[in-house]
Amino acid sequence: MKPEKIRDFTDFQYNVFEEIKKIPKGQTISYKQLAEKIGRPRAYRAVANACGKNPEPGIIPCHRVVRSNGDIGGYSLKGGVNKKRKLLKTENKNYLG
DNA sequence: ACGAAACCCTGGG
DNA sequence: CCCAGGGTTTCGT
Repeated sequence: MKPEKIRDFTDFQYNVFEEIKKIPKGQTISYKQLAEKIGRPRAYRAVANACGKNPEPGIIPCHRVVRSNGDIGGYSLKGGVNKKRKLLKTENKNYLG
């Protein structure tokens, strides 16, 4: 059956979003790094999904989350990776795009 | 460098 | 209850 939904997202996602929101401006981390932060180093997949769900767009800077290699990865929100690159460039000029 | 498999979570039928 | 997907990651060749 479906898991108990706290709000629009589960406990797992809640932790993910909290960590993402804690990401300092101009700073980017990988999905795996974030997964480790929430205590699920093997849940890098779910982390990416959580961002994809993004229950609160604009509040969750999922664009700050990139691949382990530092690559942009992707972007589910409007604008696509194009918007994501722009945001990363704006926040972190040192970002390699 | 490229290709394929793995692992964890969520949503729909 | 069962199946499939996803913005990744890692190993093997």
